[in-house]
Amino acid sequence: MKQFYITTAIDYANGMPHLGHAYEKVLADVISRVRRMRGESVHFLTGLDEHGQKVQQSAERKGIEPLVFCDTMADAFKALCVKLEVSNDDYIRTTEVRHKTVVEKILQDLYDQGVIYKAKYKGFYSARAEQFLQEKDKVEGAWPEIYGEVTEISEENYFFKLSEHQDWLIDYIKTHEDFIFPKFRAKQVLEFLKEPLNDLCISRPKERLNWGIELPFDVNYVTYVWFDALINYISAVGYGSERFENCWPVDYHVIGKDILVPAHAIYWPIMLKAIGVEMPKSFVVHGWWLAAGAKMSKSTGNTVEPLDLVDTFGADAFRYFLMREMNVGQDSDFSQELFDVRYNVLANDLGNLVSRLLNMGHRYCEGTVPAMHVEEGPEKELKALWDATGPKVLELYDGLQFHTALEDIFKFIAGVNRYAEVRAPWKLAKSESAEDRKLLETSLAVMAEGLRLASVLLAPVIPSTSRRIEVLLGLPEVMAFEGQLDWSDCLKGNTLGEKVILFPRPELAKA
RNA sequence: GCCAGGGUAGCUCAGUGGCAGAGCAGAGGACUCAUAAGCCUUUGGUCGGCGGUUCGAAUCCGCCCCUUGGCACCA
Repeated sequence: MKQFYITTAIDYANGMPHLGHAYEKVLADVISRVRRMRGESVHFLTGLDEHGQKVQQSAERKGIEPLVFCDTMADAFKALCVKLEVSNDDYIRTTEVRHKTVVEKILQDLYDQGVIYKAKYKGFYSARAEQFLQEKDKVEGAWPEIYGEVTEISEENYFFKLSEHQDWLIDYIKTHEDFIFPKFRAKQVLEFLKEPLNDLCISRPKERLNWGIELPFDVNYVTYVWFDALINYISAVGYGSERFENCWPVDYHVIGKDILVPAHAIYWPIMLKAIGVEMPKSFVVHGWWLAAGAKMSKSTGNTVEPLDLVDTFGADAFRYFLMREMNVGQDSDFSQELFDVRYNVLANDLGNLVSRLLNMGHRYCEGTVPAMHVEEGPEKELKALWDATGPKVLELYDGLQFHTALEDIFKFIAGVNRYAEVRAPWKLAKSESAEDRKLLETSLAVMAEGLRLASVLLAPVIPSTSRRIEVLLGLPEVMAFEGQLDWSDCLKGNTLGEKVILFPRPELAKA
């Protein structure tokens, strides 16, 4: 059976991990976890793009070999995955043999087909910046000082034929509505395709760049960027072998909006078409985090490094914030204040509810989940809220609407808190009557069940916390939604765990 | 300039033809199991502007304004 295959873009090894990297991984991870809980076999890939001029330069500045430099970067990015509880099944580095052999094979095949050809490329080159410049780099018609002397040079390079695929690609995008999410991004691609495509330069002479994969048909060149980086999506899953059929076509390429056009929506489909491989099913194009008020916080010395929040508040709180705050595809603001608001919800609504239940469970029921004896108005009302919440959240998850899904889950959690106020078990506990005793037991059982259900739904977003709640409720690990989202009395007789604070106040968290 | 996103309560945003919504912030209250948490009540909006379609428009159409981003062999 084909696996659900999902990728992130591979990160560029030149810079250290930041919020954007973290978000993309968490987003892909949450999607992966939803699929796994839906019973699918998932293959989740992320990785590192290690070739190129900037990496070469960074290594030179440090006086080390490029690969040694990349090793340290790979360690840093892998550590980020671990820190964020990202459940990737594989990690591809473009310096690995398994990747290079595929890149070389594809280049050679396309060269043999005549789809890659050699031609002269003419352009303005800045020796100081070591790069070709474009017209748009000009300021008021002149090259800015930072480029130093700019000369028009011509250079022989290899090109990949794009233009003959233009009509086909336009048609494909128009007829495959799910190809690009959100849909408005497809319009931008089509807009881009209104202009004729130029062929893509895919090589650099070794005098200018030697940290790359050598062209199999010309030792004087290395391949450049796209024919290296994009191919990771198929090299990592064994392109050319039987294993490949198990994963491809990829279900989701999760990428940032900056690399949709032209790389992923144009170059990549055409490359795949040229080598006779099926199209990806869908691109998930996310927006950016905007550091609102960044200047202000810098000047006041209160700069927040987003990833530090993971150390202070934990991976789950961080993941919850990312998923709750951002509408996938749109941009979002990031600030400490916004984070604090979301954290308070976790602590006050969810964490505190756990505290209430555990405390009363131990105090009134000897640490055991009692039976539900009655089902009256308050119970029916909460159950009805659950019946509306569960299926809706799954639907929202499937539609990548994580922000609204979380909103709905927390409306349900608020419903459980409201239920507790209505039944007020702490009052019932003072009564001697047998009826009140039954109500007391029912109310705690209902609260426990509400927590169980919420925790199952939350598992893809805050996996550790969900697991902790399950343990506190005396449950084995929940691996799937199937059979776990029905209101039941399955907790009856379970032993409750010792009281614990799931989301401590920040000042306590630091202590 | 062209293209796209956004413009709804003090803040962050849901809401695609049927009485303007949520959370947070603000105000008041009852309670006490709980992380000074939770619960109840409540203040607060010309839905960017103008025109049009419609019995009815935040929603559909046109024009305009503000804002963010993109505009190719750049990673």
